[in-house]
Amino acid sequence: MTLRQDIHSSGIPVLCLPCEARRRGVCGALEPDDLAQLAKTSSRHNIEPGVELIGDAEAVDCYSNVLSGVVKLTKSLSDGRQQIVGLQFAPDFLGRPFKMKSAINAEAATAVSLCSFPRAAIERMMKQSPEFVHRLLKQALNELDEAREWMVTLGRKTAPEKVASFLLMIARNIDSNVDPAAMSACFELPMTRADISDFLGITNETVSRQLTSLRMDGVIRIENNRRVTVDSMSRLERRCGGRGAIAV
Amino acid sequence: MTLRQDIHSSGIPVLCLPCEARRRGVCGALEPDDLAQLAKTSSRHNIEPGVELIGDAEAVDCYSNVLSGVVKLTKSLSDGRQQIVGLQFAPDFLGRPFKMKSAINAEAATAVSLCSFPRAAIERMMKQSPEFVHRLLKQALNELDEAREWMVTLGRKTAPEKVASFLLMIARNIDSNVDPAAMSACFELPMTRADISDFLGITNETVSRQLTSLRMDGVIRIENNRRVTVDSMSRLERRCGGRGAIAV
DNA sequence: GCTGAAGGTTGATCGAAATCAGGGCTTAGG
DNA sequence: CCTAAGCCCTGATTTCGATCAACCTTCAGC
Repeated sequence: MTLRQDIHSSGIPVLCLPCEARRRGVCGALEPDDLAQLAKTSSRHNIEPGVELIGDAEAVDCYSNVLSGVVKLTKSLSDGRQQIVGLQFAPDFLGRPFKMKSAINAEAATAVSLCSFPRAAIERMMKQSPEFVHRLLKQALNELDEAREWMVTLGRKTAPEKVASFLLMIARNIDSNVDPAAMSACFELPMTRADISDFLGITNETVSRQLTSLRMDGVIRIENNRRVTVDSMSRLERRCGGRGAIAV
Repeated sequence: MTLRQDIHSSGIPVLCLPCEARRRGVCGALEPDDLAQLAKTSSRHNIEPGVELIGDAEAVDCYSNVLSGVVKLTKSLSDGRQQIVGLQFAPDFLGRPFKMKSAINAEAATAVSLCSFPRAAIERMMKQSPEFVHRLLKQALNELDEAREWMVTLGRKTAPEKVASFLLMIARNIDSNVDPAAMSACFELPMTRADISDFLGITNETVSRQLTSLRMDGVIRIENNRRVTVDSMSRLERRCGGRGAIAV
């Protein structure tokens, strides 16, 4: 059992060594012992685009770290109208503590890889590691900030501003050739026009028209319907409506 | 010092005895000793409607329990467009851990009474009481659920549905003559038409028209512009669009 | 009393985005 | 090869809610 030996000698499970969740995600809160304990219960999954996660047999009663790809969280009205209420990128933590049935659906927007844990293992960890709960709180508050940011977009921005804001958000979240304050960016849209419209509360026709408009004006270039190049981020930012929120 | 004696004999500070925050809010997580320690740093404030809380001198660097009234959380775009991104009722906890400057403004929508704590006291309590952090996490997740619920309303509901949904939300949150599954309800609107429009992402004219429409159809009655009576909650619910979200 | 401001309602008009409809491109499968 | 299904784009038309405007009520201050 040289593997086990290695695990114990390094203190950190080998699987976790290169993991983003350990560096920037919730696992970063754990001591090597706790991490080892949690890692024993973990399992990796690769999910195809379009597959439901919550409600799906293999993922029920699980919490997961998103290791790569994009997961969309959606809510629906009974007549079929749908709204995407969140996007999770690596190394976000997926799952809703304290609640058996969340009224939210999760679906892989792109190909996604997950590191999943049984519900019980996470709940045990919440009991034994205050630092872990602390980290969950931080993530929840970040998601809350993001949700509120999008409420402004949904409620008060025009269609052109919504689409520009969406592109900006994606550029900043997805691994792309962007250093934070870069001039330009190039990335793959993680979702279809229909998904984008469900995210922005508009129709896919309108998304299409606004993308065309941005392309015509030279703000972006699009290849293969998915690959977007932004030459000047500041030009894109100027299309997002009032420059962010104003703190008092 | 009979007062101090009383405090120590009961274990719970007298001020906290009748407090909703101790029963249902974050203080409910605290042991008597911790509660006493926190209570020593607390101060009560009564705030007039329309007063800014965050950014206001007396409230800066504070966390507060909302004891009564309604606080609105808003975000603004630089051109003046505004969106209300949350409403806090008693006994919600007000304040943003881990962040000095939140890009959110808080304002008393009605007369509000607060129980405020210095930032340092709350942060100390977060270090020494895991149960307290646990409770903060629960509240954050509840707020996240509410925010996402409203994203559906903002993005996918029509103006009539938005107004009906708003009334339903208020009826369920404000102390009113409503038992949870009551047939009817009667309550005071905690905000102006302009505020409601900022909450729903529509104009105040549209809010006014929809309220009139609901009144004409006999779904609600309105006195003094503020006092609303709903005779049949189920009729109101039917006006809210698709009946809530569908879990998988 | 008068005056002005703030909040609310209502009507007329306009415009942004939804809806309806058609067509192109790519991909999978027979 | 052809066909069908997805996904995307674009044009024509319609519609919902914004905008513009007028007016009412209440209330505070002179």
